Parts: sequence; structure tokens; C-alpha cells
Amino acid sequence: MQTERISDAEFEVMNCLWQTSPLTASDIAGLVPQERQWSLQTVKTLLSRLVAKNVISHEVDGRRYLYSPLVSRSEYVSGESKRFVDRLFSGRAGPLFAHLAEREAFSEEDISDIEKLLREMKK
Amino acid sequence: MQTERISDAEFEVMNCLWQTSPLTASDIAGLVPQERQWSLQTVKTLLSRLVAKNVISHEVDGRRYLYSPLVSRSEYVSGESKRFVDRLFSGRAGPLFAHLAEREAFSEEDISDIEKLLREMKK
DNA sequence: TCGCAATGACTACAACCGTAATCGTAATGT
DNA sequence: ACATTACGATTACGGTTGTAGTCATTGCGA
Repeated sequence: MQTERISDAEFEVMNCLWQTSPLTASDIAGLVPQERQWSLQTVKTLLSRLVAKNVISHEVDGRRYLYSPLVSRSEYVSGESKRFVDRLFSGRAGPLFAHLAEREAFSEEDISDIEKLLREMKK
Repeated sequence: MQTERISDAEFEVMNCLWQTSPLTASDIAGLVPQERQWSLQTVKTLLSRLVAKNVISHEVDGRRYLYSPLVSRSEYVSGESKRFVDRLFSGRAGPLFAHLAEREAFSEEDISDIEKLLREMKK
């Protein structure tokens, strides 16, 4: 029973729920980024699909639902990261890093973050 | 005219073409990983879709086509990496790295690769 | 020469996705 | 009490994806 795939649009909804929960459908319609100006109905559809996929739960509150995540952001990010690194870099972080470096995808800040992490890992 | 999205199945076909090209449809049907035992027809459908998406080209050879990539693996990987890091880590490599570290996603080899790259970047 | 095999083109079809509209019901304001 | 509204459920609909089947043609082997 591995976790179901979450689509791009569903992911926006999850981001709201990961930030605050529980939330109603209308709450979420109000929170979703402006560039994706969804109708309330669209948000409700996404919520039902997420419930069907078993990644959020809904608790009855009067005649509304309060939605909460069942999967943490960190769990989700881990799964996606693994998929990504497996698919494009044969599961190895070294080549991923090399690729990002080659494309100059690192800021100064990224680099010092990484150096710090490496020092911590050494201990 | 940004590059079209490539689906998972299509990606397997691209991997064959990135390794060797040009190839015929039958070549590819023979090369594709065993776990995805596609019929020749399936491979042909994927090839037409890739042509329609403008990421491979086909050159006539008698009554067959010889297919070749129009997009390099490295270009593709860059695009996907950017999408991934933007979506899950707000475009910052530092947090990506931190997440991988936390999940113990690095092998010893990865770590020494990365250290080496960092030293080279310093110069 | 004649049938068959290989090949590309077109068609199929269910699941999933983005984006809603509509429907039935129940609470709410007046 | 009645109209309006807020909600969840159901339905819609075109596009993409995975996975092929079918069709028309044509070169090749016997």
C-alpha cells in the first residue's frame, strides 16, 4: 500500500494543509496562490481526490468537513526525492550534485549550508 | 516554445536513444528494460508521441524510420532538476541537500564526490 | 509472382488531471 | 415560512498517459 501519487494541483492544496490544519474547503480556496485562481468547486474536487487517495482525512464539523494531512510534508518530500534521484541519477546523490554544480545552480548561501552540513555529518 | 513534458514511459525510450542513436522502433523494443515488457506497438506509439512533442526526430531509411534525440539528456535533466528543486525546495539547493542528509540518502562515495566538487569549485 | 511479414498510421480505451457545473439538501437570514 | 445560501456528492469534458489493436502498404523470400 505505497502512498498514492499527488498531482501538481493537489500538491498546492497539500501545501496549504501542511502549513495549517485542519482547514475547510473555503479556507483553502482562500489560501491557494493567486496565480492558480481556482473556483471553490475545483478546490473541493481536489480535496475529494486527496481523500480518495488517502493522503488527507476529513472530520465532520456540522455540515462541513475539516481536512487534515495524513502524510507529512517531509514524508512526501522524501518519497519524491527518492523517485527523482532514482530516475535521473541512478539513485546517487553525487551525480546529482555534480549536475547542479555544472549548471551553476548553487548560490553562495547554498554552498555554505552544504559545507556546514558536511562538517556536522563528520562528527 | 519551452520543451514539452516527457512522460515516464517516454523517458525509458529516450534513455535508449540517449545511449545510442539513431535507432529503429524494433531496436528500441529490444533495448527497453525487461520489467517494462512493451509490445512493439507500444514502443511505436511512444515514439510518435515523442516526435509530436518535438523531442526526437525521425529520418526516413527505406520504409522505416531512424530516430534520434533532439534534446540532450543533460538539457532534459537540467530542466527536470529545476522543476524539482523549485517545487519542493523553493529553488534552493541547500534545503534539498539538508533533506537528503537527514534521510541518510548519501553513501560514503557520494560524500567524497561532493567534497571533491566543493574543493574544485573553490578554485 | 504471390503470400507473408514488417512497418508506419490511425484508432481504442480506461485511468488520471485540470477545471469546473449541476444537483440535492440543509442551515440561515428576514 | 420561504428564499437564499453554503456544502458535499455527482457528473462533465477535453487533454495526457499507459498500453495496445487494427489497417493499409510494401518489400522480400520461396
